Amino acid sequence: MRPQATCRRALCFAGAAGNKERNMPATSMEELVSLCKRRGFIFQGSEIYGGLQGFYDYGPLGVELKNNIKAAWWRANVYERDDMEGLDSSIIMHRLVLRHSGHEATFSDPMVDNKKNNKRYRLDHLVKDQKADVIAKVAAHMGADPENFPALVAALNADPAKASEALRASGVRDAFSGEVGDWTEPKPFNMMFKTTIGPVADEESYGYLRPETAQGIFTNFKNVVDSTSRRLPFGIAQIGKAFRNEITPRNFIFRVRELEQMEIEFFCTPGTDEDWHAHWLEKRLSWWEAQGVPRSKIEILDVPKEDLAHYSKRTYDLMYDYPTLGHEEIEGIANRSDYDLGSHTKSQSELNLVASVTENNDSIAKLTIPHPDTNKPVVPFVIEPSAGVDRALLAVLSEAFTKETLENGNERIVLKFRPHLAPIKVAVIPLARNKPELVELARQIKSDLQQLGLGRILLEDSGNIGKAYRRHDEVGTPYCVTVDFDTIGQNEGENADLKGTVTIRDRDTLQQQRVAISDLSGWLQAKLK
RNA sequence: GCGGGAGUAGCUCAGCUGGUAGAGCACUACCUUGCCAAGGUAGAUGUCGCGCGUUCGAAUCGCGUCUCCCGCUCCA
Repeated sequence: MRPQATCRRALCFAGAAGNKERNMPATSMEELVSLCKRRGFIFQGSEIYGGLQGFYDYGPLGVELKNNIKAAWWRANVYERDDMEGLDSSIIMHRLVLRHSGHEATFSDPMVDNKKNNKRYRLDHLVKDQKADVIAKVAAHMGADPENFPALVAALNADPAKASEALRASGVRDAFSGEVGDWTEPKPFNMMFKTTIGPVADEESYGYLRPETAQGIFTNFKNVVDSTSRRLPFGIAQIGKAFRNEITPRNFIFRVRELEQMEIEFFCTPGTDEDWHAHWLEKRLSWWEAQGVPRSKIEILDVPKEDLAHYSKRTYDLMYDYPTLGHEEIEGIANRSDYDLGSHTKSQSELNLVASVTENNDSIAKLTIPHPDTNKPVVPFVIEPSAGVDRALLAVLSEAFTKETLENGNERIVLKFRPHLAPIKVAVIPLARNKPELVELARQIKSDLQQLGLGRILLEDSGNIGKAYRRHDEVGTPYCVTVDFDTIGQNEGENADLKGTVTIRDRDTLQQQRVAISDLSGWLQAKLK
């Protein structure tokens, strides 16, 4: 049995749980991983040198699927709205960006191990879960106020050796065993990738690979406002790579160290943030639906206060029910209040910030925009719908994966992608490979269809017709166009009127119909929109 | 990081107590007036994850390491 959902508190189930008729979903991750490798969707990173944990490469079909998902997102969130701008900011960022964003502090949580049972805990979580008298002892040992927990954590984090003594001297218990633990010295785990900039690696010449694309949006807030004359409310969208040094990358492309994000930072007037938060929740759910990830399989988690990230006022996590993983986060929609722009702006004290930010004497920009009512400068609130491309791809793949038993008893694997996401749109197949007339005409049709800009069109002239159909089922090609002897008018008599027509075979229904070559472009354009 | 399992052809796997690697499918070429993994003929394919050790000899035994899966832990 697989582990059940890790959900803590479900706000609601969006939509009725209409269980769609399905022969069989992917039951194991291995099955998906195997298909992905066999057909060229996803490969292990650095594979020929033994692989590298938490890194994956997208193959010929994977890159198409990924590009299609990103294009669908961009279309829905940038082109089809009037209040959005796009951005593509750099991956390596100034260390001060990640310092003032709060990541430098919160991305390096010290961890301690209990040598008795080899359990590992975050130091602050471990101390927080102790009884009051134990916390008091720890605080006394550290010379900190037991009532001020953040200060206590700061003291513990600052001095690992002393923290270690405090844990031992205070009888800190292991939450799992309930016994007093034999604690190691806290070890920092840096979750951000650091890199040196320039040829000389010295103390100060380093930067970070961004752990989220969002920071590039915040640091360009003023540039975008100044260059586009945007007023509130408006948003900035960005798709790009982000890097997190996860302790335990797991579950194929679900938790990886190099990931791609599709992020929106939507800037609005303080006080309107809750309405916009609801707006984006709705928008995002309907987008997922359009990608073939139904609402009935997404649980909306209203993240409990104590689990919120350091920047968040309130967050909805969209928990998709992965057939292979149970409910896991596919997108987070956070209300980041004025935390980010407030953290990165100069003159913080003049701006009536709501969020508690740390002092910033480094920024040279005031990140304000005129209030729509008063025209006075204001730091806007931010709603952030942030989705992982890799997780989206895994969800789309999971939903599309179908194993069917045909009427003749044979089994087939089909990826029932929505047509706009399918890596290959159309396969053009000559019925026999050794008839140059068929192959030539198929090649010509392929070339003509390619000009339509629908995406990838493939000339499929290997194997036999049955194998070609099955192969394209397995990669989710919605339509196969077959050129046969009727097409080239080599069947005398009864089928003479079929000259100039081809068959189109539907991936899901297996039905075929004849369409004139002259009508083919229009027919496919209508279906693949 | 801990515990358990696994890694052999593109895929799924067999390979006993050590004797130098196999099957099915897939693949490639040719043939087939052929429509749902069809039929015929021929063919290619492996550092047995990697390294070290034991041994006359290692896919097989031991140690280390990398990767994947499961369970903990972690996932700001």
